Amino acid sequence: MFGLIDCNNFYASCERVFNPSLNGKPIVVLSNNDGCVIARSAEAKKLGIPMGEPAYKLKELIETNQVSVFSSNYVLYGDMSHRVMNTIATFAPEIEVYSIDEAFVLLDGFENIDLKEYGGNVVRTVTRNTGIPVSMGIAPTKTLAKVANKFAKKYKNYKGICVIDTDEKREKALKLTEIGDVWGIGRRYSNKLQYYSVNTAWDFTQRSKNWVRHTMGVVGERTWMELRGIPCFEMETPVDKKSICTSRSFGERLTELAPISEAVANFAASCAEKLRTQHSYGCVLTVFIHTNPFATNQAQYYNQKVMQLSVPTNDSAELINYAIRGLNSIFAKGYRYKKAGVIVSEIVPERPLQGDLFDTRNREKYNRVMTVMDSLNSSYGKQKVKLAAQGFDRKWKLKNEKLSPCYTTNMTDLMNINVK
DNA sequence: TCTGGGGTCCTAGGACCC
DNA sequence: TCTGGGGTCCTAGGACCC
Repeated sequence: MFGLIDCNNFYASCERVFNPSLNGKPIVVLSNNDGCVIARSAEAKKLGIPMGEPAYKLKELIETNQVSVFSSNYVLYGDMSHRVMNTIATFAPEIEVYSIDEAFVLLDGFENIDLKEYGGNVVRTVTRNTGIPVSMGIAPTKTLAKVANKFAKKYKNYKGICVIDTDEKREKALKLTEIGDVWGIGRRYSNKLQYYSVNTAWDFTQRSKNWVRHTMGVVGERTWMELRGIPCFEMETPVDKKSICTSRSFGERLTELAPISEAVANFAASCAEKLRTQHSYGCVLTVFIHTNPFATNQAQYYNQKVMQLSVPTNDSAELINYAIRGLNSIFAKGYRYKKAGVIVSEIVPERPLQGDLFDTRNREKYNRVMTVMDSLNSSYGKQKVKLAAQGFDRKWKLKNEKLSPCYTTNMTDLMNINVK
């Protein structure tokens, strides 16, 4: 059996843990740059605030209903996620952290254990230890565990735990599950399936295997099998990334090359750091810039430059160099730029390294520089040491006006407690 | 004025090899 | 009438996830 534990309204719940006056009140958390709604408390959902809605469209609704609004605080959410995952890990022999707020557990050897009682214990303990409410679904396949999790969240009297362990329960659950809510069925397939009168997960399982294969390929066939109780997805262990991207929208529109160069240098440095963390080199670097595609009354520009690196590398200085050169080749004057990004692809392990006959760089020396820089930054805080090209102007920095304190990771942000 | 960021997998078709 | 058989690699596009 597989278990899926999923945090309820994760980002909103994180904000609440250290600010209990928000309990019972509507909260939304916005994406980077305070753009769209990406998390909502139950109260905010009840107000009809949709996921992904641009914040500016909600101004009135937010004011009249006194909705608390937060910028994304990924430092806080990341740390809270660790706490949740660490607690879950004490309950199962194998855990797969699937996303910042979700984890699968493998329940092998649990044949003689009351899964409902076990799951209830997991849910209560995580909530008690971290302050984050969670739900758990248990079933014979990952896709069914996802279904079970939805019911654990939906019905209050389940107390956060739902087990699908018989065919009767499976049939009942699938008949109550809309096809678009199934893990692996997105908007496109959902529309297509409904066109063929497949409206529920159950309808889907009643189609023939060949029909599913023909309509949705092998991916759809796997989902079909999983829903019928035959596992196709196993527990997965983390593997190295095959591509690494750092991109941001700017807090304000940029028209000059200098601040965009600074941004791109920082994005390249971030990619380099991610590469070093997983002990990989990149062989290809792409840099892109574009204007705001939503501003239809303004001149639009999009361009990207793909560069083959002469020697695979994870050196910040070298990647910045490529990125800036690429940027210079695509930057055009006269546009209001909204976003830029750097993508590193064709990622290979640190060794063996294919050299370049004409390479003049002292790689061994620069490797040592990077190692020292990483260790200083890990001891004294992010970006204590950086490359000059990364600059200090930060004209491109994110807009995050509603940022909450980093309660758990920054000494100056610790809560004050007044004792009477 | 104002709309996020970061990934993966699969398939079809083109181009090439012997 | 009638024109082989078996492969690989690369890319773009489509689909999905959080």
